This record gives sequence, C-alpha cells and structure tokens, in this order.
Amino acid sequence: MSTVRSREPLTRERIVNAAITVADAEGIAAVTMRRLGTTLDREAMALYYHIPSKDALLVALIDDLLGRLVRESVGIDHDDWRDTVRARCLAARALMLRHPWAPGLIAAQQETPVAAWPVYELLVATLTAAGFDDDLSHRAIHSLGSMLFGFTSELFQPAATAPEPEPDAAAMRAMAEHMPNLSRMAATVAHDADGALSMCDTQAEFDFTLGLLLDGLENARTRRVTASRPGSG
Amino acid sequence: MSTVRSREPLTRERIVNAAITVADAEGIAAVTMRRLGTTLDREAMALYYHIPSKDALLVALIDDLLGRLVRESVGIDHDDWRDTVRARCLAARALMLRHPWAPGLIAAQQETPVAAWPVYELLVATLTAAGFDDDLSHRAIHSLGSMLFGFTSELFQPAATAPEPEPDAAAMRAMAEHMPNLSRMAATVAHDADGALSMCDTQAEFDFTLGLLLDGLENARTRRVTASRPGSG
DNA sequence: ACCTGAACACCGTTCAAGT
DNA sequence: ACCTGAACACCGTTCAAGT
Repeated sequence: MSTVRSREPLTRERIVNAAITVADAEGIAAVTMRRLGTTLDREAMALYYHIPSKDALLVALIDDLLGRLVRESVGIDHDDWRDTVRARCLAARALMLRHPWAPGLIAAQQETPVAAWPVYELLVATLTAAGFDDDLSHRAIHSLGSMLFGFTSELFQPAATAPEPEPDAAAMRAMAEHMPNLSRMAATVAHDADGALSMCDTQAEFDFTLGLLLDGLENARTRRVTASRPGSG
Repeated sequence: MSTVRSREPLTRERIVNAAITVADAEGIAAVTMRRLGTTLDREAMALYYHIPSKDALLVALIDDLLGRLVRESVGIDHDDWRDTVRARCLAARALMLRHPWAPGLIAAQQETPVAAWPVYELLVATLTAAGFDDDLSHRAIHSLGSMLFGFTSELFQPAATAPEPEPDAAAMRAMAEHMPNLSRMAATVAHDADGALSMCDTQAEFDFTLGLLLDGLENARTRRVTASRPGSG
C-alpha cells in the first residue's frame, strides 16, 4: 500500500488524489479537512501548509477532472462535427458517472472554473472548422451548455439502488386522479421499454437531447451559409 | 413590523417564509437554524418542534417555490403548444431570477422533489393535447429538463456585478495564444452585441436553446404523425 | 520546510426540563 | 402545546510553537 511512502512530505497533488478517492467512495460530504488529515496520516491543520482553504481544494478537484476531460477530448475528431461533439459529450458523461459528486460540485461554482475554458476552446475550434461563424459558435456554447460537462438530463437521479417503498393502492389512485397524463405516460412508456435498461434510460435521453441540439445547430448553420450566398434570398 | 405578532406560536409556514427572506437577502448559506431562530425571536432548538430537520426545511423551500410556479403555469395556455411551453419556461426563469439560491438547491436534491411532479404533469397534458404520443412526451420531459425549472444555460454566472480584476496585457496574450478560437469569438461577439445587454445576454441564450429544443420536438412529432399515416412510408 | 496543539467561532441535533 | 438550557459531536481556520 501507499503507507510505505506516506510519511513523505504532503503535496498538493497527494491531497487532491486523497480527496477524490474519499469523494468517490463516500460522497463529497465525507471530504472534510479532518477526514483528509487522518487519510493522509496527518493532522487536519497540516493541509493548510499546502492548500489555502477547503474551497480552493474543491476547485482543485474540478480542475483535475476537467483537465483529464480535455486531454481525452483533444484526441476525439471525426469528419462530421456532430460526431466529434457528440463523442466528447459522451466522454464527459462517462467521466462524470465515475465521479458522481463532480456535476454538483461544478454546478455549485458561480464563477466559471478556469479548467472549463479549454473545454470551450476545443468546441469553438471544432465548430469554426465546420463552418460556424462566431455568433453561432457562441450560441452553441450556451446551448450545449452542461452537456459538454456531462450532465443536465440527470437533474434528479432515479433513486439509484435505494429500495423505494412500494406505493400503496391509495397513493396510486391519488396519483392517477391528480396527474392523469403523467400516470398514463408512465404506464405506456414502461410497457414499451422492454429493450431499454429502465423506463428512464438516461443514456438514451442524453443522446436524444444531444441530437435535438446538434441537428438544430446544424440547421442554423446551413441556413446562414445559404443566406449569405448572393442571390439565394 | 411583524414584531407585533411575532410572539404568536411559530408555524411551519412562518419558518419557511423567514428562510426564504434570509436566503433572498444573504444567500442560502446564511440560512442556519440559529440564524432563523434569532430572526423569529426564538432559540434555534424551537424550530425542531415544527420541522423535523434542516434538510426537510430546505425541501419545504423548494416545494413552496415550485408550488407558486405551478399555480402560475396552469394559467398559461396558447394555441401553439410551443408558445405555451415557452411561456411557462420563461415564467420559471423569472421566478428563479428572483430567488437565485433556488436552482442550486433544486439541483442538489437527488430525488425528484414531490413539487416537481405537477410541473411535469402540466407539460405532458399540454403535449398530449398537441398530439404527442407518450413516448415523445417522455423524451420531451427529459430534453426540456431543467428549462422547465428555469435554469440550465446559466451554469456559471457571468461574475454578476463583481468588479473583475482587469486582465493585464500578458494574460491576454497568453489567452490569445492558448485559446485562439475563444479569443477571436469573444472579440467578434462583443463587437456585434451593441443592442444586447452584454456579450452573454442569458435571456437571449435561454430563448435560443429553448427554440432549438421546441422546434426539434415539433419536427419529431410531425415525423411521427406522418409516419403513422398509411401509405406515407 | 513541514507539521502539531490549542483554541476560536461556528454548525445541526437531542433531550430533559421548564411554562 | 410550545419553548429553552445544556450538552454532544461535529465543522473550517488561525497561529504560535515545535522539529
């Protein structure tokens, strides 16, 4: 184990890695200065020699993660820009699924984390090469928004593995009465979804939304190119 | 002031209102049990007689807000389903702008807050009346996702009113070098944006994304209706 | 250079006790 | 029924002091 070298001086990097390990295993709430201290075989106060504050540490976690995302994304490049963007968004999603605390942490920042800029840069480069003008690229950045970072559709997790208390008959009747459309839809879709992993197969939802946005943007691009050709208006 | 009746017994409602007032004025972090206690002229522990826990209180804030949203939304109904959904999303956005702590709080829940279901029900009712089948309604719920609740595009606030330290020449050169596309785009768009409130006029971005999604869904609907007519395949 | 002990000002929450 | 005092087990952080 890493105990062998654990009495080496702490580094920012070791602290970040420890924090990610703890967050992955027990959730972001378990990442406290005291907890990291014991994990690293140090008193909590020792961390402050290497890191200015807990908030700074959390930003460092984001930077680490998005850094990895960018290094993955630069290698993704297909003929159709939509394939490129789609693949990068899916890579982001896969990364976030391995670190479920990350989306919430990223969303909690109110300033853009510096590590997010290279993600945008990569996107604009791809769009520009595909014939987007700057205005449409700008809109695209906003539209694709959180899909670039691998979240959005999954605002609310479907209770994960938690054993939901099964709804009694009275609750179901109340639901059917007050929310007839939702009830019917749930029944229909659940019935149709034999092939999917669950009624809400978030991977499929992610793909669908991404498709709407990508196709919409492609249409906007085509329209502009056509409009700017003389004699086509 | 409300001091006159403030020695009346506390109620859940009064606590929720106090919490919203504090959150609006000083941010959600200022909402602590002790703070609410002093605001309500009680000890913090008194709150536990009316509310099981702080987490439950935060859920109550969400329920209060989304309840208001639903009551507003039921009154919104236009001929074109897109106008209806757009107007409801904009109402949600306007509400969230008045309570900036709400999106983060909602996003932090990992189970769907009960108050969210009526929002979905209303949407599915509208879509069904417009000719959506249940599967497409289900997809629409996911696609429109957070737009229904008034956020998404605004993952990162544009630093609000905070006086950004103006970037020195070296920083700008570094930016131009490492992120050429982003730099150029920023320059172009800023130049074009004389009419808008700022380079990132989030209202406009919100509208644009919403338009992409609505038009994409309308296309999907039309395609299905056409496909299900005999002799059209 | 790197870390610790003691201390400060906070948290949410429980529970017996008061009126 | 409604509230308080005292207490518990936590937080992040500072700073003088140790090696």
